[in-house]
Amino acid sequence: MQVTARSVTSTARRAQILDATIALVAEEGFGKATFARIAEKAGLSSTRLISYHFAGKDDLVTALVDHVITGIGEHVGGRVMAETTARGRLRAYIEGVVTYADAHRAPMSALLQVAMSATADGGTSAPSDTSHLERILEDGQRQGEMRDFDAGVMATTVQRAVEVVPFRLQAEPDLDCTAYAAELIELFDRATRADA
Amino acid sequence: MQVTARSVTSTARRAQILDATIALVAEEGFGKATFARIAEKAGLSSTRLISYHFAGKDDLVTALVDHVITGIGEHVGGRVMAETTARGRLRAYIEGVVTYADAHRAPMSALLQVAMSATADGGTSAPSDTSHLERILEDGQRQGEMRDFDAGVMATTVQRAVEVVPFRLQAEPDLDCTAYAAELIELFDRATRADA
Amino acid sequence: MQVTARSVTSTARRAQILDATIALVAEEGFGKATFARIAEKAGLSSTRLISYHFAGKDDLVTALVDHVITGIGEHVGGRVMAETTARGRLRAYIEGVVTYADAHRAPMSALLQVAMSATADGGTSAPSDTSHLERILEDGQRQGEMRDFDAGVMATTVQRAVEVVPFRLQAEPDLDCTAYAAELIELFDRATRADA
Amino acid sequence: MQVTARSVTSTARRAQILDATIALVAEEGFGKATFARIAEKAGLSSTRLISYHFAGKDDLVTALVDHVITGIGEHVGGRVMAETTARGRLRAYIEGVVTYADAHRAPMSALLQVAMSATADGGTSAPSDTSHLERILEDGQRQGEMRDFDAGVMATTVQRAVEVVPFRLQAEPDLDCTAYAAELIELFDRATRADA
DNA sequence: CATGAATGAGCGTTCATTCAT
DNA sequence: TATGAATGAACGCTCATTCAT
Repeated sequence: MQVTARSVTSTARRAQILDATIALVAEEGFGKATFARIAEKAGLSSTRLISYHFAGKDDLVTALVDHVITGIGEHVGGRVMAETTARGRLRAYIEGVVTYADAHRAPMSALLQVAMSATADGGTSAPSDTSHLERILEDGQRQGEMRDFDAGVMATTVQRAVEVVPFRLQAEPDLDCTAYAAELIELFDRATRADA
Repeated sequence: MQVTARSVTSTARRAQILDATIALVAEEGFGKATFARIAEKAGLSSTRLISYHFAGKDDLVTALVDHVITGIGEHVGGRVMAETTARGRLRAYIEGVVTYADAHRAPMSALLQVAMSATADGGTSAPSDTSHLERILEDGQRQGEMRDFDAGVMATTVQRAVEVVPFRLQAEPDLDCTAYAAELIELFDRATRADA
Repeated sequence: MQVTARSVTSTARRAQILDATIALVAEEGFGKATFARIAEKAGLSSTRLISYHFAGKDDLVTALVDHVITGIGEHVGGRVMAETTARGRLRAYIEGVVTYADAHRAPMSALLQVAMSATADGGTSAPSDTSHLERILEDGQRQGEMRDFDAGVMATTVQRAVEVVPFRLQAEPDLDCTAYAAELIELFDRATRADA
Repeated sequence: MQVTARSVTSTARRAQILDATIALVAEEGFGKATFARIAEKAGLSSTRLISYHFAGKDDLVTALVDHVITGIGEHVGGRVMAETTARGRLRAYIEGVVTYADAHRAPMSALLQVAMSATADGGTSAPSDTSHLERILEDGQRQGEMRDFDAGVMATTVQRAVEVVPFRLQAEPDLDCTAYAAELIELFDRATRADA
């Protein structure tokens, strides 16, 4: 069992700062997420409070990413594992990520903007981890449910397809995500399933 | 018809600055593309020359985007129009963009990094224009070559699928783009074609 | 007579903080000796404990200086007083300080770095107290053991000569301090003694 | 022949900034020599001008050290070389440095404060270069003018003796440097000369 | 006696841009 | 057409210190 080394107050302050950062990044982009603006958004007296609770900007960003990814994992992981077939798992993954993006717009948007900015700054492309998706697809191929394709290419394409949803939601807040997910599910089912 | 008032010297200088910017963004990311670094890369004595030839950073970025998109359009447009069927045009589009990304890595990488940074800074998502793809897909549906799907979702998914190639090339410079294109072509042909 | 109101626990804590500060200054310089680093070195949970036991940074530094100077005084004072001639006392002083610097490297180094930083920050030169040395030299002149020279200049020069040892020890940890002291003793004996 | 790569204006501005820095360090210590204060002292509109003309604080400090050391070298070097004996050269060196410290108080004081602060910050002792002094002393020993002593110890002691003058001048602006130099000359002549 | 939390001022540095030739 | 010089705002971060418990 894990024992938290952080006090209650500290945890609350960190959450407050994290929430403000997520909201800010989602609304105005990562480029505008300076300590000054975060402090303002969170209602802090000075930026010093951020430096106090996080080792630096990198630490804050890392915490943000961890926080959001944990949330997604909890939402999507269960749904995927509840399925017994590879085609079912792929369907559950797509539906899970899209509905999460719909229900938690700010965190999802923030996560992707942070990932993009990391790519832009360092020059090193930091694409999303697709190993879990590849495993599902390779399982499907082994079980004969899915045809023979390059699992890496397919996984990347699926991931890119679901990751675009937050950006479309920003432009079209009333986007029907249920329908969007259904379209993607049909698309990738046809693209992956074994010939009859 | 509009005649540009730009002299030969000016045009050459603009091209020199643009090329340096493209190379810099492709190599080190948009975040590192400051006027100082661009001037250094282009061998200019001071950043003043950039401000002189471009109205500002926005203007420089806009010029970069226009320049690269024009190049892509020339490469891809012809190939697409040479095809007579919608399925053929979709295939030509995918193959065209992927081979362009392979043959012109720096401009393509720069373009996408700029697009990403614009999204990150302004908060306004600026997704790629997919209207041309949508038109191809809707044609295919009208002609009965393609099944009934949401053309917007499909177009976005195709576009996202091809746009990832520059990032994968950065991580894997020896990536087999011909095979990658073939995988995507098969993927989206299955996803879009009408049932037999 | 003044009785200190400090408890045993408080005294121990002060010593712990002082020792950590001395070690830190000796190893990394006064500039790196921030409250945060001292707390880390001493194994304290927060910097608050330092502020609690010392009125402020000035007080901490003053305590450090007093502590080290007392130690030197105990080491050197006895040796000097054991001598009966001025020449003997000068010899004992030089040997005492140099051997102390050799045996107690951290405190001696810390003391001098603190003195230097005080000079650098305030602009007020705070040279070491040389009145004890001057008294020895003037005694020697009165007794005819030493020639006629400016006792202030000579005292300052002796003091500067012995104070450099900690810095040379930092660069050359294997420096032969016994030989170094012998060289200085011969040097200043020749410089001060009365002509035969 | 050396061609200066710096423009007249730039050289003048650098000198202006350097002079202000020297004065500031001499008067208030290196710790107070922030960009803000230097800009104020030099009458600059913003600290940005300092960053513009110097690559950073390190560069500014390096330029200061080079500038002052060059000045000392010009003053002392000629006097030393004009002497033909080792004893004469040692005398000229001591007299040269002390009179320079008297005539150019601010630069000399600034130089030493900078050296001290470098020691304090990095923990690495950066003692003055004494190789030139050692060479004079070893020459004297070879020629039989000087007795057998450790040239390194003697050189360090001489250097420390002359370097203290700026600090004493700060406490005692009316100090008689001519007399001070004469005392040191007699002191080190006795300490070094061969027995009759 | 001890401590986590909070604070505002200040640091060097970077930025795109404008001024004056 | 070109250029060196200059600019002020903003950046993340560190500092010794104080508050409340």
